[in-house]
Amino acid sequence: MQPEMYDPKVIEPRWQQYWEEKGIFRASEDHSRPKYYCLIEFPYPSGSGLHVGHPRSNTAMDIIARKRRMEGYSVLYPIGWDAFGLPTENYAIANHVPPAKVTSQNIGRFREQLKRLGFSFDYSREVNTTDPQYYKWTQWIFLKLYEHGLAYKAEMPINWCPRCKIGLANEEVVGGMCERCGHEVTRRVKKQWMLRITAYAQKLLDGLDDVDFIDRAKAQQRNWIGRSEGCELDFAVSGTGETLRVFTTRPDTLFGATYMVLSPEHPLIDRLTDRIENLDELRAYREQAAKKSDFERTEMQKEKTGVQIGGLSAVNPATGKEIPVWISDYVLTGYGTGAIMAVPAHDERDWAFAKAFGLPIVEVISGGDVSQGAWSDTADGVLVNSGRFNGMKVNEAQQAMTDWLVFRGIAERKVNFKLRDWVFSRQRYWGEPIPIVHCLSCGAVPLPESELPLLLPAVEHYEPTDSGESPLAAITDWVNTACPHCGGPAKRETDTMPNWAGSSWYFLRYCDPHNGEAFASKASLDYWMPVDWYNGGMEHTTLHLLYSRFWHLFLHDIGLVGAPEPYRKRTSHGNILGENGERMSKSRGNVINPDDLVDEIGADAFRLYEMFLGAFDQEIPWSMAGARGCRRFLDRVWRLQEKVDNGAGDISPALKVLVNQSIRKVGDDYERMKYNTAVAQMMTLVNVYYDQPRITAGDFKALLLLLSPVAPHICEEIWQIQRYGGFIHQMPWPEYDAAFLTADEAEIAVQVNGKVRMKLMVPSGLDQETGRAELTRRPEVVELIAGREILKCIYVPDRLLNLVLR
RNA sequence: GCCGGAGUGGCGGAAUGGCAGACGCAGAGGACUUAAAAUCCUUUGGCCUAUGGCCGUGCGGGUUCAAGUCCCGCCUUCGGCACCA
Repeated sequence: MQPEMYDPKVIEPRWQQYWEEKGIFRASEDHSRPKYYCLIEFPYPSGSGLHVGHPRSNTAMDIIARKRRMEGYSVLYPIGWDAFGLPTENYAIANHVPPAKVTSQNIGRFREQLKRLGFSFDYSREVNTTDPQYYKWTQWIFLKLYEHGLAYKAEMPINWCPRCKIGLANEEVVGGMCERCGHEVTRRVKKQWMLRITAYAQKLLDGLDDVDFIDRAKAQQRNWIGRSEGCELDFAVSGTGETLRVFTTRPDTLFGATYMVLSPEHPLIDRLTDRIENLDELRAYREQAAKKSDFERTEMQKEKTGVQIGGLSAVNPATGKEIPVWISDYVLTGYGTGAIMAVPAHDERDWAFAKAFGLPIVEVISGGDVSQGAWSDTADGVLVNSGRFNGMKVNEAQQAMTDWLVFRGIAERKVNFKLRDWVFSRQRYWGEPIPIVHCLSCGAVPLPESELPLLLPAVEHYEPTDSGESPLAAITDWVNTACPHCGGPAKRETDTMPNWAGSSWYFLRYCDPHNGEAFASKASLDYWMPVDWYNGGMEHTTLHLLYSRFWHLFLHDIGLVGAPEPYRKRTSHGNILGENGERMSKSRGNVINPDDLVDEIGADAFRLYEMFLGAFDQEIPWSMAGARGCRRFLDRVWRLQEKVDNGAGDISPALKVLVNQSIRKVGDDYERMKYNTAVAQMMTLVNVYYDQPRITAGDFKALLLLLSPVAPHICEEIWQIQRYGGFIHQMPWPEYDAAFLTADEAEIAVQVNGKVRMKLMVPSGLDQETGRAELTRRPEVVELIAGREILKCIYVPDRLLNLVLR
C-alpha cells in the first residue's frame, strides 16, 4: 500500500478528537487493576500562554502515563489550573477587566494549547483553584488548621514589597528582592495570618526518609528546614536574679565564652531599664536595625556593629567570670533564644565582633592560631583552658559538658529549626477569602462550614492600597457582617490567602473533583493516593512541595487521608534555555512559542525533541535545527511503511537481537527518565531498518509500540493504515525475550598493555578461561605476543582481552 | 562560607571500572534534478614522518591489567541557603 505524505496537521487533530470523543483517557476506579497516579504541577494560566517548559514536564509524564496504561494500570493523569495570583490581578487592574474573566480566557487558551500537544490528560477532572466549588474546600482546610491551632494571627515584621503592595513569605523573597517583580523588599510590621508549619518541622524532615525524591530536592528541603542539635543554657545576669538563656550547638566551647550578645529586640532590655545606663543609645541602635530590611542586615555582614549594655554583666557558668553583654544585629530575634554566648576563638562571627570591639579571645580548643582568626576542628580538636574538660576531644566534651550543665540544672538539650512559620495573608483581591470574622465581643470567629464557600465579592476596583489593606476592606457591605457566634456586629477578615493555598491540596481534589460533600471521598482517596510519580520544577522545592507536604501530613494526622506523605516519587526537569544559552524571556527575544512549533513540525516531533534534546534533569539550550531533525526522524518512520512486508509477521531473524535489546533499553530508559537515550535507541533501530531490503510487521510493530508514548498520533495513524488491529494505545506494552538479548558472536577488543591492537569475533558468552584459551591460540594473537612473556591476561566476556606483556 | 549539581568534538550530548565521542545537529564531498528543495550515499576529535602511529573527557597527583567513571588535592561554572550561634 502506498501511504500518503506524513501530514501532522491532518492526523494530529483527528486523533485528538477521537481520544476525546471516546473518553480514552478518563481515569476510573477499577479495583481489578493496579492504579497509577501520574502528576505534573498544574500550570498558572498566564496571559502569555504555554511556553516550551510546560511540555517538557508534561510529555515526560505523558510517556509514563501512556506506558502504564499499556502495562495494564488504571491511570490517573489529571490537569487543572492554579489560577489565583498577581499577574492576573495586575492585568485586570491595567485593563479594567474582572480577574475572573481574564482567568477564564487564559484557561481557555492554555487548554487549547495543551490539547494540540496530545497529552493524555483526563480533562473531565479539571480543577480550577478560583472556582468557588474548589476554594470552598481550600477554606474548609484552613478552618481545620485553625481549629487545630495551626493558623493564628500575629503581629509580625513581614517582608513587604512596596511595588506589589503585598506581604511576602520568606520563600518568596529572593536575595532581598520580591520574587515576582524584583523590587527590593522592606520590613513592615503587620498583623498577619500565619500557619504553624514549624510544628511539622520534624515530621517534614523524617518523612523524607520514606519517599523517593530526587536527591537534590531532599537535600534542599533538609537545608531549608535546618535542624540543629545543641542545648539551651542559662547565664545569670549579675545582681538581678534574671537569667539569660542562649542556644548553642557548641557547649564544649563554654569556657571560651568571653561575652554575650543579644538581638536588638531582646525583651531583657525592656525588663531591666532601671539598671541599664545607656538606654537611649540601645534604643537608637534598635530603631536603626528595625529600619533595615533583612537584606540590608546581611549585606553589611562584613562590618559588625553593636552597643554594649552599660551597667549589666553576666556570669559564665563554667569559669564563674563576669562577662560583658552587648546587643548587635548579627544576632537574630527569630532564631534560638535571640541571644548567644560568644566564643570568639572558635566562631568566625564572634571573632570579627571581638576584634572590632577589642573583646578578649580565649582559646579552648587547641590546634589553631586564634590570634589569626576563629578556628574550629570538631574532628581532632582537643580542649584546653577548660578546667576538668582539658584533654577531651570535641565530641566527648560536647557530651560531658552538656551532662554537667544539665546536672547543675542550668541547661537542657534542645533542637532548633531554621524553618519559620508560613505568612499566609495577602493584601490582595485575587485570592481565596479567609473565612474568619472579627467580632467586637467574641474576637476571631471561624465561619461555620455551612457558610462556605465564602465568595469573593464583585468589586469595581482591584487596586491594592498603600495602607497595606486589602482591596476587600473597601467593600463595606461585604466587610460588615454578623458574628456567627453571638450575632453581634462583626467585620470580615479582608486579607486573602496566598496562591500556595490552592496548590497545597489540588492533587487530592483530582481524585474526586466533583464531590459536593467533601474535598474528596475516602474511597477515591484510598484508591488513588498517594501520587505515584510527581514531576515538577526545582523552584518549588522549598515552596509548593514543602507546603503541600505540610497540609497533607496535617490531613493525615486528623484522619482525613491515608498515608502521611502525598508523593511517593518526585523528579524534576531541567529548564529549557533560549538558543543563545540564556533564560528565555520576552525581553531577550529568545522565546520559542509552542504554537509555532506545532504548526511547523507537528506535535509529535515537538514532543520528541523535548525528550531528545538532552538529559532530562539538566538545563538545556533549545535548538530549532535539532527540533527539525526530530521531524526528519518521524518522516523516516512514516516512510518505513514502504519497506514493511506485512505478510511476514514475526520479528526478522536478522533483527531479533537488536529489536529485543531495543525493547529492553527503551522501556528501561523511560523509567529512568533517560528519554534522550531512549529516542537515540529508536533512531538507531530505524537506521538499521533502512539497511534491510524489507522489514516484517513484527519489526515495525515493535518500533511503533515503543515510540507511541512519545509520538502517539503518528503511531496510531500508521497502526490504522497498516491494519494492525485495534488501536495502538490498547496494545500491551512489548516484552523482550531474554533469550535474544545477546548476539551469537561478540566482537572482542584485543589489547596489549591496555591499548587496542585488533578486534576478533568469538562466540558470545565465553567465560574467562575459555575466552582466554580461545583467543590466545588464534594466529593473529600469537603473532601479537611474538614470544614475549605474558605477565597477565584478562578476558572480559564479550568485550575485551587485555594481554599484559613484558 | 555551607549544601547540591555540572565541566567530554564546531554544537546538544552517549558511555554497569572494560574499544571515549552512541544518537542528533552543523559542516564537507557525491548521487538524483534543467535547477532548487526533499531524499539517498560517503565523510567529519586533534596531531604526525598516514595501509601505521601518537595525543586526547577542566587541572595536579594516586589506585588498577584497564579510569570520563574510583580515591586525594585544586580550578571553573550553575542552582539553593546564607551573621541560623
